[in-house]
Amino acid sequence: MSTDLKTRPTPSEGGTDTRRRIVDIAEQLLLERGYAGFSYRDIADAVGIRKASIHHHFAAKEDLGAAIVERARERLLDTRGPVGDTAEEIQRQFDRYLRFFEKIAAQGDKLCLGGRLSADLAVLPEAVRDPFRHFTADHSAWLAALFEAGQRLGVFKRDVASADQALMLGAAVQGAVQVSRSRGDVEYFRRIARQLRQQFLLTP
Amino acid sequence: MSTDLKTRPTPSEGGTDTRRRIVDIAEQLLLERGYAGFSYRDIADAVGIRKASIHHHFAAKEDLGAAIVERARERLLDTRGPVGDTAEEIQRQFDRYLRFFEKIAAQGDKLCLGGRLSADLAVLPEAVRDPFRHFTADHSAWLAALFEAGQRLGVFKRDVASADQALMLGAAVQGAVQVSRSRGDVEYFRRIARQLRQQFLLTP
DNA sequence: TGACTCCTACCTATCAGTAGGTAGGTTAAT
DNA sequence: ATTAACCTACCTACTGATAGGTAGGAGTCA
Repeated sequence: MSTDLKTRPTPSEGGTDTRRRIVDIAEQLLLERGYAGFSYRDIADAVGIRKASIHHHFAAKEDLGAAIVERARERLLDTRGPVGDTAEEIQRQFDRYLRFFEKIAAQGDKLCLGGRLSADLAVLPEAVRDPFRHFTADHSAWLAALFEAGQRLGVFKRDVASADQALMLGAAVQGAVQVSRSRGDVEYFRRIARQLRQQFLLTP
Repeated sequence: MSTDLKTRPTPSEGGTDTRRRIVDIAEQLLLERGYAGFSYRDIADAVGIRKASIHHHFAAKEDLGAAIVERARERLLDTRGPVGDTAEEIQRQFDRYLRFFEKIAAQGDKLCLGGRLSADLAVLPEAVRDPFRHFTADHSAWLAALFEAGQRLGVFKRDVASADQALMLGAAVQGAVQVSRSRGDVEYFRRIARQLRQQFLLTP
């Protein structure tokens, strides 16, 4: 069969196993230490190949950086999915959103991609900055749509424009993950999340 | 006189001029690019001395990093000052706090020290992490005191514990600076700040 | 079937550049 | 004479990147 056990990974269509592992590990390192804080050597050691072999998959570091961001963007798109059209769905998506960041905060060593790269912005090559802009655009478009629908369906309060609520949630959650990590306790994230629910939800 | 023009800077008591300039520039670079994103060479070029001369003032990079944080902490202490004991003073301090971060956001290229170092935490030597913990402790203690007094004096709402309000404000403001910088427009910060006033102030 | 070519996925060895850091000398004010 | 404040010259370690080679699978054709 084509799926032998010890053979070299089949070239086949799209993404070798090694390639995927490189991106996996590089993503972890990026979220933990930042773009300037990890090297091809770190990745090579973790994956178990030589430094030069990474260049076979990603000619330059910025190509690897771009691949991480693009993959995260795809994941964002089909994890978040289209905004629901009932109050229950909106409420569930809002909860899921908060729980997603709570999970990151609970791990204790990483930041979310948005917070990470917005902090690293000044040291990011254009080739990474570019897909990151798309990531950010998708993310905030989704949030804006969620709050627009949520206000219309009576899930969220209407004292503030939905676009402003969306902006605030994104920023607060990003800051909360960082605060939580630097204090070494998820509880800080939870206390902020609780306030955000109370602030936005009509029935918290 | 002691302030000749072209002579070597007088050793005098505490902090040479060059030493201060090194810390000044290093601080700017730190806030812009992060701890792993600037080098002794960058500083030397900007100050107009040789790389090795920086080592005369700061033996290791972590000493320089620690000096930046400690100085920022002192500045925090006497910029913020003790929390007032009238409603007017509290209100004024709250406004000043928000305007302080708005100024950073308006510059467009830097983050606040708290946000910066909490993002860099994983690449920070212990010698820098340590004064940063003190900085963070001072900062959040001041905020907690502000909200405690502010609730008592009828400046802030009482629907949420004052400690939680303080935590939320710190995180939100930190996230807002980052979001604002990565979108390249202070207006994003202002929209968040407006919401924070509305959220916490009894009479916004 | 075997020979030939081409491919992917690695390897070793090395590059120039830069990081932080050190040794030791010079200058000049106290 | 001492000492602070620089300098030149250098070091080691590591960065991302390149050159050139090898092993082995896949496709083609006599």
